[in-house]
Amino acid sequence: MKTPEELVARFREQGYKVTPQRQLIFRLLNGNTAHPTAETLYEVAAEQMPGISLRTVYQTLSELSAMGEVQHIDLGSGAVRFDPNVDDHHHVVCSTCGVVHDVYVNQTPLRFEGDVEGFAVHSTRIVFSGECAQCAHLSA
Amino acid sequence: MKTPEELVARFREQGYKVTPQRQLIFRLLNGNTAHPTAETLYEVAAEQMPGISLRTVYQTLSELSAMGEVQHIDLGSGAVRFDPNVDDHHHVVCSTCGVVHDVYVNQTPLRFEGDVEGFAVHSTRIVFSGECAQCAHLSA
DNA sequence: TGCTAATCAACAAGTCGTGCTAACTAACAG
DNA sequence: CTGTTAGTTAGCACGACTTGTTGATTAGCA
Ligand SMILES: [Mn+2]
Ligand SMILES: [Mn+2]
Ligand SMILES: [Zn+2]
Ligand SMILES: [Zn+2]
Repeated sequence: MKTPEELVARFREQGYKVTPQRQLIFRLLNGNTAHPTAETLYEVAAEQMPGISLRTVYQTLSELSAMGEVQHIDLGSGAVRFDPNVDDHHHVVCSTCGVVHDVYVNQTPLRFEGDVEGFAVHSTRIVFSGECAQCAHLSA
Repeated sequence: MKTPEELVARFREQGYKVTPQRQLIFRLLNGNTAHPTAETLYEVAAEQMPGISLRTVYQTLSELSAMGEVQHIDLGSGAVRFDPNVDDHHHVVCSTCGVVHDVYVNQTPLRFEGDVEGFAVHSTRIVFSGECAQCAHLSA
C-alpha cells in the first residue's frame, strides 16, 4: 500500500474527497501487519474517532481494494481479512489463536501434476496452518 | 473417502442408521471430482430421490467431515465445497467458470521465510487461480 | 414388534457483507 | 467565501450460506 500521504493525493486525483475518516483508515492500515478484519479495524478506528461507522470502514476498504492498495484474504474462518502488503507473499495461520503472519516462498512458481492441460495460472495462494510459538508455549 | 460399502459398515459401527438418504450421498460422493457444494450435491440427489431435504445433505456431509471421510474446501467464493479426495493434494480454480481440479505438488513441505520463529506447520493449502483451457478457448 | 434415530417441513437465527433511504456535514471547486 | 455535491451516519432490510429448533412422521435395527 502507498503511504497515507500518497493515498491522499491518489484519492484527490480520482475525484474522491479526502475525509478525516478515510485518512484515519489510511493511517491505521499503514504498516499494519495484523491482517485485520473490517470489524477489528473499525474497533481501533472508533477509539480515535468515536462516531465513525462500520459502514464507512467497509466502504473505504472496498475503495482501497478496487485501487489495488490492499488485498483481501479469505481464510475461510469467518470474516475477510485486509492486507496492506500487496507484495507476492503468503501466510501462516495459527489454528489455535488465529494469528496471521506474512511469509515469503521463493519456490514459486510451483510445479504441479494433474488433469489440467492448458490451465494458465495467474496467481498462487499458499496458507500454512499450524500452531504458533506462543500457543505451543502455553499448551506445554 | 472409503467406498459406499465401507461407509455403510462404518456408520453402523458408530451407531448411525444406514438410511437411503445417507447411502445416496455416499454413492454421489464416491469418485466425485467435481468438488460440489452442499447445494449442488442436493440438486443431484433430489433427481434420484425427490423429497430429500437440503438439511439432510448438510447433515450427512457434516458427519462425513467429522469422520475425516471428506474435507471441506473454502475458496472464498461463496459456498464451501466438499471433497471426497482426502489425499494430500491441492487445487486449481478457474476464475472464469469456477471449475476446480485436483493437483499434486511434490515440493511440499515448502520452505518459507518470515517472522515466524517456532511456528509448527501442520498443513499446507495451495490454490492456483487462473483460466482453464475451455475458458481460454472460448474467449479466443 | 418396539424403541429410537432420522427425516421432513417450516421457520428462525446467526454471520458477513451490501443496499437503501433520509438527513446532516463537510470537502473542494469556482 | 459560498454553493454544489460527495460523504457520512443511523436505521432498517436483504441476500447468501449454514445451523438450530420444533413437532410430526417414517423407518432402521435390535
Ligand atoms: Mn499478508
Ligand atoms: Mn480436491
Ligand atoms: Zn497461536
Ligand atoms: Zn474455466
